[in-house]
Amino acid sequence: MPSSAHTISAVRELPEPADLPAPLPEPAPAELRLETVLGALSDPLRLFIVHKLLLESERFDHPCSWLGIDRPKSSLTHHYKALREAGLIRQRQYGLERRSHVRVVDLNDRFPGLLDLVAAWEPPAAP
Amino acid sequence: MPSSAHTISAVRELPEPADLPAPLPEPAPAELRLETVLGALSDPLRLFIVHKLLLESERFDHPCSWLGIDRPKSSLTHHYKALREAGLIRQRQYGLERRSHVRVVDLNDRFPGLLDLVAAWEPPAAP
DNA sequence: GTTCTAGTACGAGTTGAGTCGAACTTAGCA
DNA sequence: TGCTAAGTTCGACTCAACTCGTACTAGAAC
Repeated sequence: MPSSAHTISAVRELPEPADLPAPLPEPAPAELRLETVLGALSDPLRLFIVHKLLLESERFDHPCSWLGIDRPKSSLTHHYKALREAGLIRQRQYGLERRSHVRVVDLNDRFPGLLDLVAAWEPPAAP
Repeated sequence: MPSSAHTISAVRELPEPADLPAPLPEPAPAELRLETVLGALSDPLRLFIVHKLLLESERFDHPCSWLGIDRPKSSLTHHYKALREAGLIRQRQYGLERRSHVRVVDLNDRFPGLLDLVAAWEPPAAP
């Protein structure tokens, strides 16, 4: 079952197995900047990615292709990199796959309420 | 006294005198889009404007020059217009002055918690 | 009237971001 | 060994946005 929007701000800890691959380079929690995070979320495609990861990830990492976005791979790489460098997602390498999840704990700690807004977001009606 | 960051999300109503000049064109509350609002706030100068208006406005409108930003007038016009068209501020014409205030009620209603993040924002250290 | 002033409008220069194709890298597998 | 698949890297293109100077408009005060 997808996480409810009302529970996301309550997430403060996520126990993780200890034998995961190391995360790709990312900003430390203290380095997160509100203007950078908001800028990363102002792109509709990236907002969609974070929204979907938040609501349907069930605490598992997902590869870039999991979202079913119909864009060239180089475009997706660009947006995932932007999200990771802004501090919104964490990425780990599993063999060929690079899996991502939202940095819920860090973001709730630094910007309480932000992820609730993303979770409550409604994508614009398709044309 | 400036509004506390902890009270901003509680603001749901602001009684206003009935004889104010009409607001300049702005999006209706139902038309506010999260991605647009976040994009407007992702510019450091605009984030600074909204932050300062929030914390020091004391429910009064303020002219563009009030913030003491050292930029050409045409640049300020550009950013105030961007904020108004994104739905973040309301502007009214008082003679020669165009005064602005944050649309606290509308934004709290549509994006609860967002203004608290802006109020809690700390400007980057001056170089 | 004239002058001053707050702010807009317009246009140009520059920069940065999004988009994408093509070539490349690497892990897994037959 | 070679093939396939996931994703990156690079470069080029386009377009939107930021910046700002100049000219302009409109209210206020004299």
